[in-house]
Amino acid sequence: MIHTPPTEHPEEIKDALHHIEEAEQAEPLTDQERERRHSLEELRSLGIEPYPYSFDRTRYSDEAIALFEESNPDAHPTASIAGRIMAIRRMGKAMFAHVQDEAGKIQIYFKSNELGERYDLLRLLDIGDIIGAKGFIFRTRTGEITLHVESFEILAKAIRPLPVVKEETDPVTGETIRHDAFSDKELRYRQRYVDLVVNADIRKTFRTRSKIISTIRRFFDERGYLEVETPILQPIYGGAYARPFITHHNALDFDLFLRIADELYLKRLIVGGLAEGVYEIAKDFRNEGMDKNHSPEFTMAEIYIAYKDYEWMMSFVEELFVAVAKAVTPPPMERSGIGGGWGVVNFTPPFRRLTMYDSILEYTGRDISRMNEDELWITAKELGVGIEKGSGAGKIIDEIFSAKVEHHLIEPTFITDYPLSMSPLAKMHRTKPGLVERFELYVNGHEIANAFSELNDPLDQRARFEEQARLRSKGDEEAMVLDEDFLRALEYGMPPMAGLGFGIDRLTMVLTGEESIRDVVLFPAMRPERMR
RNA sequence: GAUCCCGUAGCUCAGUGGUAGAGCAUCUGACUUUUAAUCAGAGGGUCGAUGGUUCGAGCCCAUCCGGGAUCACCA
Repeated sequence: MIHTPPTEHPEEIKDALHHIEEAEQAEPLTDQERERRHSLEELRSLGIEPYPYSFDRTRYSDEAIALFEESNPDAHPTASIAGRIMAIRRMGKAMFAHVQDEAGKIQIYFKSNELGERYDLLRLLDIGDIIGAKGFIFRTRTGEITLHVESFEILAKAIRPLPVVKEETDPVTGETIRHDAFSDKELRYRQRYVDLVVNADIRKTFRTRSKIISTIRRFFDERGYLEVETPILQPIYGGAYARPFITHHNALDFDLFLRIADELYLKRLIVGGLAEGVYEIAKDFRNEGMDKNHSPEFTMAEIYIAYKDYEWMMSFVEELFVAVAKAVTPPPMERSGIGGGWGVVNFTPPFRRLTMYDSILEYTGRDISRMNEDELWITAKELGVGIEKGSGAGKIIDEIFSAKVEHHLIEPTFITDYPLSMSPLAKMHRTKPGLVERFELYVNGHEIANAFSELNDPLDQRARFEEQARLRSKGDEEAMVLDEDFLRALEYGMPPMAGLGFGIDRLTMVLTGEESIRDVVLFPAMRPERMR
């Protein structure tokens, strides 16, 4: 009964084959897909459900291996494992396979004289199928700890072939050498589920990302700050310089914007006294170009803490980032680059602190602290920094900084005290005219955090918005929009406070060594795919 | 948005104008401790799409689609 040659099918299989033929007319199947559908129907015809409901797994692969290593040499502890078949080696009356689960891989071993008729089912198994297996653990002649299968169950039949990645372990270095990688970026992004199955390193990256977020959340929670949720759909957007996405609410017949920042809503909550520290970790959306540092939707963490200023916030950020780095990287919290471009980033405190003027002095030799707009213009030209006509002093300083300083800031470095005109939500510097109390943290040449002593003078804030409106009327599409309700909130009185925002994606890039934001986003934005 | 590169079998890739290839995967056969299993054989292609040049196009040209990189823009 078991040994049905593939060419002679019982009636019910023939019926099933009709379905396959119909499917084929809509969308031609490859030989491998056809083969797998045949196996699927054959399992059903043998009374075996290829998609059962559950399985009683007792060990992850690494636990099963540890169990054997820890027990006495003659013992053969039992375990039942479940996972995806990643390799099959058929040896006639015996068969080896590797099964991958969350923790890793374990080899399993089938013997025909022990499994009897069940052994014949193995011919219907393919790479990619998900199975559960129960047995005892032993070590093979060649030394691999292996589950000797006493019973097994098919938990999900895969009817599409998985890209096969062959791996070997270098006998000298012990490193894994990969032979047929699944490396096409487009396929990896579009079919992330396949990428995750096949590429262990990307699984690690996303687990690290998750660890980063949970560490941040715990850090905030432990200090008594309150996690909140604010609107994603907003009638007025604000809190950053960016172009928004626009959407439409049918019932209200009204256009709404997807938020570009959480800032103005979080501040309203501080006004209300919901808590003296509030934070949100969530997606923001910016309708701008995409490249390896920009994604149209990205994850932002923002926190606002009453009665604190930016000096306090700097120490807070340092403590936070050290905690995060510690949680995801082995001591001494360093990592070296993958594929060039990445230096070694050392998160050992204290981080360097440098004013923006001093950083420009250090890397260009020019002291711009007392220059007027004309002098700045000449300096920028002398330094070979291209400046657009009509740029104000703040913009010129920013350009010089971006061109001449930023890429030097590999080790975590706080840059402090920014020109007023670039920071319409930050408080004036208490001693330095024309500057605001603001800092950004740079790591590996990229800005990863931004903070200020928050502006709480409602009249000053109104004036700053009006200046933004002036820029907007001159054609600056990214200038901020005046938010009358936010001003009303400030007029009720907002305590002095420090605010911080930082991008989770870029932080993850720094801590995992990924060089593109798409490699730290599970489902990066892509043009729609034409299904075949 | 601009420029450059790429698109060939399920995956990774060769193929510079003359009958579409390799490795892995798949199928058939052998094999009861293998491990990039091995050995013997077989099947598998709208060469991203459309149009053009040519006796003849995977290859040359144009347009389009998709991706990547660089730049521009950009918290």
